Amino acid sequence: MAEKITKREIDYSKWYLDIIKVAELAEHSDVKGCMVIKPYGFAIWEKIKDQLDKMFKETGHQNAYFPIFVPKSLFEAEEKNAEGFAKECAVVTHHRLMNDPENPGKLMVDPNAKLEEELVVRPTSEAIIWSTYKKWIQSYRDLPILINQWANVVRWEMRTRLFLRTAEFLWQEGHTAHATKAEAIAETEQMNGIYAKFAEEFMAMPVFQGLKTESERFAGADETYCIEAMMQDGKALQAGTSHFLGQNFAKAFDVKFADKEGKQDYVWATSWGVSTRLMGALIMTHSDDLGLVLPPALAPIHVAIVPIYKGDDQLEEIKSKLGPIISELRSNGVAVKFDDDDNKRPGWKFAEYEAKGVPVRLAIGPRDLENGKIEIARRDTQEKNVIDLSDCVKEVSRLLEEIQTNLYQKALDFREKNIQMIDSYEEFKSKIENGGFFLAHWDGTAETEELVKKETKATIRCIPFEGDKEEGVCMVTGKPSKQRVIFAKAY
RNA sequence: CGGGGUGUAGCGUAGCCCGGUUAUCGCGCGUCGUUUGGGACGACGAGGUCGCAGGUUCGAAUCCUGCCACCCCGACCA
Repeated sequence: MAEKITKREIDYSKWYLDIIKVAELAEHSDVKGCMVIKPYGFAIWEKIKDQLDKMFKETGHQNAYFPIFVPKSLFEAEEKNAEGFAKECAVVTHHRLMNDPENPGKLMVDPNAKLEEELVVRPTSEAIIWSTYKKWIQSYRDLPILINQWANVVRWEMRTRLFLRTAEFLWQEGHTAHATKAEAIAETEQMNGIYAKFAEEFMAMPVFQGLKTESERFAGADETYCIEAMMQDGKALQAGTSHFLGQNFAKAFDVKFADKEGKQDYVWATSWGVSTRLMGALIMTHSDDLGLVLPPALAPIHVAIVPIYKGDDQLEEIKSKLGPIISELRSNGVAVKFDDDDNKRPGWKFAEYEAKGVPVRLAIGPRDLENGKIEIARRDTQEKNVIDLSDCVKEVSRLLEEIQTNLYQKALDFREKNIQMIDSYEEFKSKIENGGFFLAHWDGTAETEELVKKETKATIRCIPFEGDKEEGVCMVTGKPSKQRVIFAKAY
């Protein structure tokens, strides 16, 4: 074993970092809290991005791009938003460096190049976008505006973890403008639904959809919708959010429109985003102690083919046998990697593709050639079979589908096993230590929420849409509650 | 921001307490050969401002001072 992976049960956090390392997804950069996303990791992100982008476009959105810098005066316009993000903003104050007269060969900030107005490196783009929308919107005929951007943002976090929370991260942020409240709410819900669909169908990751409580809400939003997923250690990960922003930004940036009657009104807004954090979710949902496990829908390589041969003659024979099969697979949309790198031996390749989570592996050597067979192995269950070469294409397609379904089912079963209804706060306090989701009644107050957080470190992940809406009494205060909410410790 | 840790070749490390030839070992890298069904082996070879800056000393990776960077734990976290 060239590279060891710490077992999950020994140190989950170390395991997570080891997976990222052995699968070559990312590494720490020389900048605190920032990461380098390596080609294989980025290939997965591109798959995520391409699929989401398609889904956004199918629902009428267009991509655009807004600047990374936000003048401070714009940034502070929406008070709550500004306040919420102020503590973690990188700020540009100068625009030039100069040679340091005291230290030859060194540079210093040119004191004469101080900016008149500081520029905030966007932690999110509502401000710059709404200041732009003001110019674009005069009439109801200009609405709705349905725009998304793929961008990087910076949040100067105290404590970072690869993919889950980095100082700079990649994401998409949708920013829409509507004539009516109902339409904006429908948009918010639609996009949260798209996130849920993407999580479940492509990431094979079950999620709960719901609303955030007021204290967990996005700064500047009237309502925050979210998808919440359970990781293998029983902790919750907020995987995506969709915000109904009301008229807060329209008021802050004075964006009004004339309706059909010629009456002026403020525009209704939404914003919604998912980030490279999804990579973390993907890793922690499916991977095992051997490495990454990827759902076929997002795997950059679906099938790795490892030829086993002595000498060029055998390799040529394998190539000519597999040529048509590879072409057929590819024309079926299967991403095939035929690995005839002579510098690596088969055993090395097996381990490598396992670590990288490639869903299906084919191996073929002289023994198989003689019998017209090929070995097929699936990553999720580690099963290996020898099948007829003629069944190969069919079997690969079948397996890819089965793996996708199986991964989802496995994750769903895990979640079911680790979620429970609970009515006693005492019981909750002891059980929450081991992770898992808890459906409990809550009196709806921020005070109770805060108390639970203080005493157990668990938070209300969301007020879920699904499930019974039976009334009850708060597990902490005994006051009335309209429905159960999800408590969990979160990333 | 508090606590802890680390910094020596691309990576991981030994040496540091107790200063002294040419800075240790493994992986990786290069050449050649043998290999190839679960992370091959041999031979030869290349690769170092010992984080940075001062200081002490005949002599510093090692001792002292200052600085920087990153990691881990905590607080914080839409």
